Parts: sequence; C-alpha cells; structure tokens
Amino acid sequence: MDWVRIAFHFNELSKTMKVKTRFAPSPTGFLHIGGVRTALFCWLFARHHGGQFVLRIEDTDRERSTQESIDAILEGMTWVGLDWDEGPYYQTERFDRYRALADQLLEQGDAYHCYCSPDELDAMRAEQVAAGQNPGYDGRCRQRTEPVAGVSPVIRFKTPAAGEVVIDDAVRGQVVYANSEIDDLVIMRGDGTPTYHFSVVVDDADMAITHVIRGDDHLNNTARQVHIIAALGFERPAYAHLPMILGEDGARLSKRHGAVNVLEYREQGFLPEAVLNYLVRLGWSHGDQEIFTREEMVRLFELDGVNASASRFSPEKLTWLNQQYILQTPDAELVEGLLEQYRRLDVDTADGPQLSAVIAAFHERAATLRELAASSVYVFHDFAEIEPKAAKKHLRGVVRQPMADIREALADLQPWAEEGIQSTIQAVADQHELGFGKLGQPLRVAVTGGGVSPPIDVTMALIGRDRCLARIDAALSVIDKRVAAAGR
RNA sequence: GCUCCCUUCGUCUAGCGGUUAGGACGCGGCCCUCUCAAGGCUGAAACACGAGUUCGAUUCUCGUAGGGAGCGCCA
Repeated sequence: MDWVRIAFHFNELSKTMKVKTRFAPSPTGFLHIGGVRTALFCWLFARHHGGQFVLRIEDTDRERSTQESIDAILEGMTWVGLDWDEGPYYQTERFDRYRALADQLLEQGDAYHCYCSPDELDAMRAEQVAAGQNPGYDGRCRQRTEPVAGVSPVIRFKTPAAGEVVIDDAVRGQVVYANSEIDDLVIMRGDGTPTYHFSVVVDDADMAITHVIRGDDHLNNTARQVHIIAALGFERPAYAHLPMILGEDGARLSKRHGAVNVLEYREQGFLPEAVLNYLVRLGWSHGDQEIFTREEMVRLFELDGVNASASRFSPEKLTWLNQQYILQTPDAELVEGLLEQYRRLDVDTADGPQLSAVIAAFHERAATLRELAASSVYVFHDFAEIEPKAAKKHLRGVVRQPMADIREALADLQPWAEEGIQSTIQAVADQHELGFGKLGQPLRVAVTGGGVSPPIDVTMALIGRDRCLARIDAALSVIDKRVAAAGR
C-alpha cells in the first residue's frame, strides 16, 4: 500500500541521512501563531531525529519586507524557545546564486524570457476563466526570438506540457497533478530578483534540507517546484504538508481573530510552554495525552501522528492549558513574567511579600500571569474603595463587634503568620457562636476590598499586619456610618 | 470557474473491519469548602449523506454535499 511505502521511505530517509528541516517565514508582518505551529513541527522533527533546524528569512519581496518584521520573528522564535542551528539566512544575500541558476536554466532551454505586459496577462486570464479553464500563462513567449524594445523581461520556467507529477507527502499520501494544469511560472522578475518558487527550491537544495515541512497552502505549489528541482538536477526533499489552523469561526486566521501575533500572548500573560503545548495538539496527537513537556514532545513527535484535516483555534483550551502550566511551574520560575505584568499595571512590588509566596497563594485562581497580577494588586497597594456590592452584603452591624475583637487580638499576634491568624478568627467566632464563614467573608471584604481571594489566613498573612489593621479600621467605620444612617 | 486537499461530540482529538465509539476543552449537576478557584465524581453531546466491497463498515472504494487551499513580476 502507498501509505506503508511512504512511511518506509520517510523512515529510511531519516536513518540514512542527517535530518535537516527549515522554517522559512517572509518578513512582511509579525510572527503568526500558525507560523509558530509550523516552526514547532519542523523543530520537533529535527530534534527528534537528532538533526538540524534552519531559520531562513524569505525576503525577496523588497517592497513588503521590513526589518521590524524580521525583529518580531526572531523575538517570537526566541520567546517560545525554538532555537535554530543555522541562520537566519537571508535570501536577499543570495541574489547572485539565483541569477546564475536562472541563466543556467535559460541555457538549458528550460526557461525563457517573457515580455508580456500585466494588461495582456490579465486579459488572457479573464478569457480562460470565462471559458471554464484553470487560468494560467499559455506560454505565448516560448517561441519569441526577438526582444521587445523598452521591456525588461521576466524569466519563466518551461513546465513540461504533458505527463504528470506525483508527490509523496508524509501526511497527504500520494498526490498527482497533470502537467497540463501547471503553467509556466515566473522565476525571475523584471528587476532581476527571484520569485518565491525559485528561491525556495534553490535554497532548500543549497542548504541540504531533507524534509520540507510547511503549511498545506503550499501543497499545490509543490508540483511546480518539483519540476524546477528536476530541471536543476537537485535531489527532491521529502514533503509533509501540515493542515491549516483556522480561526474560531472556521475562517482563515487573520487579524480580526484577536491575538494572532505570538508576542501578544506573552503580553497577555501566557507561558511559552503552554502556547507550544496547545499548538502541538493542533494537528498532532499521541493517544489521549494532552500535556507534554518539551522533552516529551521531542521524544514522541513523529510525522505519522500528524492528521490531515484543518483545525480551529480555541482560546478557551489554550487558557486552560496555561493555567495547568501556571499550576505546575515552580513558583520561582514564574517570578520574572509576573513582575512584567505588575509593571504593566503600575504596581510597585517592593513594599510587599515575596512574589513566590504571592504566586503560591494565587496560582490556582489565575489562568494567566496577567490575571494573577491583576487579582493580587491589593497585596501591594491599598484599594480606592470597597466594592459596593460586597460591602453591602457583608459589612453589617452584626459583625461590628466580632470584627473589632479580631482586630484587637490581631494587633498583638506573634508571629504574624497563617496559623495564628486562623486560630484568632476561629476563637472569636467561637466566642460569638458564629461559623467561621460568618466572619471570614466580612474580613475578606474589609482586607481585600472584594469578595474573592485566597483563604483568608493566607491572604492576611501576605497583606501584612499594618495594612490589615488599617483596612479593618476603615471597614469598621464603614459599618458605623451605615448603622448610624439606618438608625436615623 | 478550474485543479488539489479535507470531513468522528460545539471545539481539539483517539480509533487504523467486529468497541457500551474513548479522552480533553467548554457546558450542566454533585462532592469538597471561610469566598473564588483548584481538585474529585458525574451528565448531555459525534462517526455529513448515498452507493458499493465485505459475513460485518466510523474504519476500504466511488459519488454527492459542505469546508479549505492554489490558480500573481506575494510568500
């Protein structure tokens, strides 16, 4: 069966030659989340086989390539920790090489100059579509012998007119194209720069790429590239075309789908490990396993676990995974990222408890570092006012006396620690014949300004004695005002 | 329009001829509980449709439908 043959072919390739993959983004924007998934699979495959991973910047389109984009790509790759062994290479530094090979094709008779104008080409395509044909260049300049004055010609590759191309793809199986469906594509622009189809082929060969792993939007392109490879006498790499990642609505991922720039996830308080773990499960699986360490991913990743159908991006699941990672990551490793989030919130953490203690107390109720920071601000800064709803519900006359008793006992508590705080509250509750919760919640509101926090003893231990006493005093006066108002 | 690819719960997926079709996210319920979480248990929820092949199809083949991609002097 074809499948078996293809799988065998892949295994043999991996064994006999050193595996080398590449990620080749074009610097026309930020590093896309879909691009990261592609890079991840390339990286995993290389690492799994003890091979090399190359980063190549495809910047032949000088109109749209920017240094800013290059920086964003490098920063994004670094953030998620997909390290490369070679590169980054830049295609703009290799123009001489492309020109030389284009000349070679010209001499061989596998390419020719084309003088057609854009208008002429448009008209031709319109006609073809009207006639129900697959639009494509009809090769009208193949026979031309005389240059056209004033036109700097492009170079087109001469695609075989008859026959077919067969591509063995590691995820698609065998895909066949009739050559009649493939037109003569432009390989060199009028200005002497190469086009994508030409530069990829040359670079992949020059850089000895063994496995081309890329998005399946390139599947159709592969047929044309394979012809160029043959004409140049290069060896064909193995191919694996990955399914696309769609937005939540099933449409292609784009800016309107929120965060598509990886670096935005960093800003939102996601951990790179969580992002990678989420992405690896989009189009790849290993039985029922959901959580993979980086080492596990490298050890378990294989192309035969990659499926063929497109998947949708689910922010909910990413968020869940991120929380799992926040829960599992040693507190100390979270400190740096958390500090960055406090900085964004303008929170000064100098006057407060150790951040690792804050993390330990808050991590099970925060899905992102951003949430973790935002929900713990009161540990470092006083709040402007108590949430009205929480105050109304819990700061009542009945808790005035017990709360005052607690305040008094707490003032002398030694040491200021969870156990003592807990037993103090319990003692006062017992004394007033109240359940712990009857006092815990009002205290929480007094001390945090809201109704949600870690356990009250933990929370108060973190906030510190001085702040707690002052806030309880403030709450007591809120109660007093309220009682007075009610009594009037 | 033409060519190619894809199709299991709402979503991500397991399954590789015979299963009560499994797991995860999300959603509902219960437990735990000083709040909120986390955690545990639990419930609802899927093989797009139609023909074949076969003793037997979610699984293999072919159609149909739906979705995606490509068809540039973009990558």
